[in-house]
Amino acid sequence: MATSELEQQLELILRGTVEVIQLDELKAKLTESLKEGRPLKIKAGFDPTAPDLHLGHTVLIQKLKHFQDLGHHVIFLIGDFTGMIGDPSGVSETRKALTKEQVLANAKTYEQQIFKTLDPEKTRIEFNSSWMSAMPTETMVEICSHYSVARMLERDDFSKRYRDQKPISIHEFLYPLVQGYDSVALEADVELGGTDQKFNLLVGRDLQRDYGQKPQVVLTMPLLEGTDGVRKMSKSFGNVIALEDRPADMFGKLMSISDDLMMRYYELLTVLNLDEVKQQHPMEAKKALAELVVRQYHGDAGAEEAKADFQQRFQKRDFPDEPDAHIVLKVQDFVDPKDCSLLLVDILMKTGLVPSKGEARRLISQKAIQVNGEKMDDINGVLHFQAEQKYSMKIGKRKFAIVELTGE
RNA sequence: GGGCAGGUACCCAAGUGGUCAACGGGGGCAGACUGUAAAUCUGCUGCCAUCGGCUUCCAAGGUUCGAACCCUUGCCUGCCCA
Repeated sequence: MATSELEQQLELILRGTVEVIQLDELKAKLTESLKEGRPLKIKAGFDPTAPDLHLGHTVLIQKLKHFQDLGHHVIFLIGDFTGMIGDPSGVSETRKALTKEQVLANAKTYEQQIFKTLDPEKTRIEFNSSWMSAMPTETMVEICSHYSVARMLERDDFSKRYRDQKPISIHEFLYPLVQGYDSVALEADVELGGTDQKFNLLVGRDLQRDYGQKPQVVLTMPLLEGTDGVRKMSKSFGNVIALEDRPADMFGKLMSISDDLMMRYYELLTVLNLDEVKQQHPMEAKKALAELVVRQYHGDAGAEEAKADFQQRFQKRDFPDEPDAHIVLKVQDFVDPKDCSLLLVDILMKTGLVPSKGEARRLISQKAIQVNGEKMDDINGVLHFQAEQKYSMKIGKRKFAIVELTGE
């Protein structure tokens, strides 16, 4: 009986994982846990430098959820200490050192987001500053003595940057050490991380051993590819689906991924049987996925709305219920009150959906503009407004605006 | 502390006195195609504008009829030697 439960646990735990170090240790820990009725401590760390989570982050959160469902203890570790040091490498100004307030604010949004997946009652949130801030320098130096520069440079991205003559700041060496020490402080049984975290996760094992603990099992998860299907989802690549995206956007972005990528998302973001998914028509499957994901982060209503909106906008190429912009003009807005006409270019600018007039002209000449269903391709085109009439404009394939003129 | 090499549009990267709003690639946007897509093909991709004009090539000065390109100083980055 116990073995079959072990098998069941393993199956869920291993779904989508890239690597387990070591599988034997994991089995041993699970067996022991089952026998003694003692849940394992599952740790996953998050950097609160960026307040907005995206689907890429949720791969780990989903995995935490799996553990939670299996009755284990989940520790959501917020790396506020490392976040407050900031990354001074100067690669970009975006990585400024964060203040305590910012970190706390970010942590708040984190909580809000993760509890859409995890059970708040069963989730322990920790900040690593609670032990790192009070740590005497001596201890820090002591920790550093456990690692050598050569071993640090083994790390792929360090060696790569070193080779490419990209800056590496000293403090970046501290990141893995601090992260590893967190595992010591929490006495973690298992730590989850992306494949890019492998090195850091392994440091945790080494340090735990040095501090007389059983080393944690390391579970690496793939980095979810972004909407381009190639590179990992990351804000700097502009290929993210953010949890804070509006339902319609989220739905649309999910629909725009390739069929291959869809299977990947199914694997990593849901617990559905992949063979069954493959039986479906790809488009139906994709819609189901989009609906499922949007529902998780925006609720039933959001999902329904997003779905309806999508079908209207793209499948029927129809005007959505909620346009992206709705502007109301008054007679006074026109130079000549008797002749309420405006250059198409100017109208586009007024909608705020086009960044510049140059861009507006470009769109017009590329036949991307429709007014009341008619293509307008004259750069100097003029629109005459009639009072109390709505003009629906389609800008490109995904932007819609309504322009109207009030009487008087 | 010394020596050397660099900093070009969203990113990478050509250009090294006028013909440069600046080659090429990526990305983005649009059109065609489609199962929403993806892939593919085509076009566009500083700002304002009818010809044309305006502001750009780390920053500030300077040389010049004229500078992204030359000089000076500063800031930033990498490498080498200490």
